[in-house]
Amino acid sequence: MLDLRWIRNHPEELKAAMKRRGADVPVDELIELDGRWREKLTLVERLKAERNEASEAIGRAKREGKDASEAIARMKEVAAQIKELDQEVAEMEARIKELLLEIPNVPHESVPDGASDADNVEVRRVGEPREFDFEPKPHWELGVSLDILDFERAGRVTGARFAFLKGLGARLERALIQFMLDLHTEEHGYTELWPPFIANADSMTGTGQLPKFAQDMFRLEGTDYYLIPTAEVPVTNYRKGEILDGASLPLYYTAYSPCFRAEAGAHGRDTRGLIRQHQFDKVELVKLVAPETSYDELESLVRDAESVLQKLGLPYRVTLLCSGDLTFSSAKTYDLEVWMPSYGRYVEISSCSNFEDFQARRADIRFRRQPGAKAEYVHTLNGSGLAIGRTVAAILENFQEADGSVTIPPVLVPYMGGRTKIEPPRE
RNA sequence: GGAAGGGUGGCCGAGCGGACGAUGGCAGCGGUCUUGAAAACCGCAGACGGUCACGCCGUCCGUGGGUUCGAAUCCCACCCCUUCCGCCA
Repeated sequence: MLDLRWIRNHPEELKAAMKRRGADVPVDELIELDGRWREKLTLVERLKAERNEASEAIGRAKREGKDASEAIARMKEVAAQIKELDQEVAEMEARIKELLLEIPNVPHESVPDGASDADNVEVRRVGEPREFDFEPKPHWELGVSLDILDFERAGRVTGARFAFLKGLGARLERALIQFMLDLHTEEHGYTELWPPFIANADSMTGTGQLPKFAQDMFRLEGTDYYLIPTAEVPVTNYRKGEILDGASLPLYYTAYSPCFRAEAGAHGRDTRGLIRQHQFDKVELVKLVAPETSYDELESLVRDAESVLQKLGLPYRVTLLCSGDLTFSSAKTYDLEVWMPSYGRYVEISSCSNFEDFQARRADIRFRRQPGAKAEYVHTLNGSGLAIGRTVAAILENFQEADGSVTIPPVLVPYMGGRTKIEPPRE
């Protein structure tokens, strides 16, 4: 959510920003409504001041045993007027809030112009995609032949876009979760949280999934609870409604969670394999920081996520998203893309964003620089560190051998009970 | 699921129709004292919004309604927390 006062004073800047995003936002309606709201507000407030004064006089008169029935009768009318105006003001405020909640964040000045992912800017490449001297298999074929992935039975048990992991496949998933959490907590200074995997509508609004993206989530029938689409939701909202001690910043949190996404509108895309599932695992990184540090914190967040790929030995690149490809809440986003042989290209495996005060204003997370200082909104950031399912896919594909086996990256060997390879079952 | 109790400012905790934005304590800020600090004492201090205004006004005592000239205080509904019972991993 943007600051209404900023919008009031910078309507043209807002329009330009929305144009950069390709977002259609009723700025003029908002400005006009804001003007009428303030007029009406001033009016009711004047009446309320009158009422307060009169009520005090009535109280005084009664204590002195005087008759106040005339004033009471007059105030009864004022009260009726106030009630009516209050309702009008409340309706206007609700509409303003509604509009504000649907306006996306303003892209940072360092974000390049562009309409779609085709305009994203590659920042750097790390590692070389391997040259295979045999025909590499896609992970969905490898996984099935290794008997560690089972899409068919998952289709029967649940439906499309679900998978069973089996044997060393399940073990690999678990190993990756453990490895990433250990890395971020022990080497990067993040505090581990194990969050609720269900969050309420207020939290979903706090991070920006609601009100606009309800159709992307699974809602629990008859409740305002949703399966989380990412640990970003519970972890960012962890400090919701608080005024933090400035000395405690920056706060770094990491959390594992399964993620649930309805994938509405993705029919036909990435239908095979682990790339686009309704349920996947992810280790998430979240930061709450002082505003002036947030862009430095974004760079170090990207490095923390990258280090996972480096330690695993997976080739990847970093891209800077253009204005038209930014998600709703983000002011600036870097994507990490891992090399996926079956796709013959780099595939997103992490998205690292600075939301500035956009989420903090929605979730009401503030801090004081000094005791007694004015409360200010923190800046929030988050990034995947990493998406586990896609990491499994990348490991299977990039580290496959001609005999159909897969070599386990050395850093994972201790987490795999000392195993160095996943081999095809006999016969 | 049943019963009881409770949600008040950064924290703890009083208040239970009018003088309450709210006693008191802790933490905070300024000062007196002190070589310095501590202690003691004095004073200042909430959040949000409106307005050109460090002034003025309004709102805020879990949330939403209601009663009243006037609600933290009374009524209704809901949410959350605690304890006990039941059930369960």
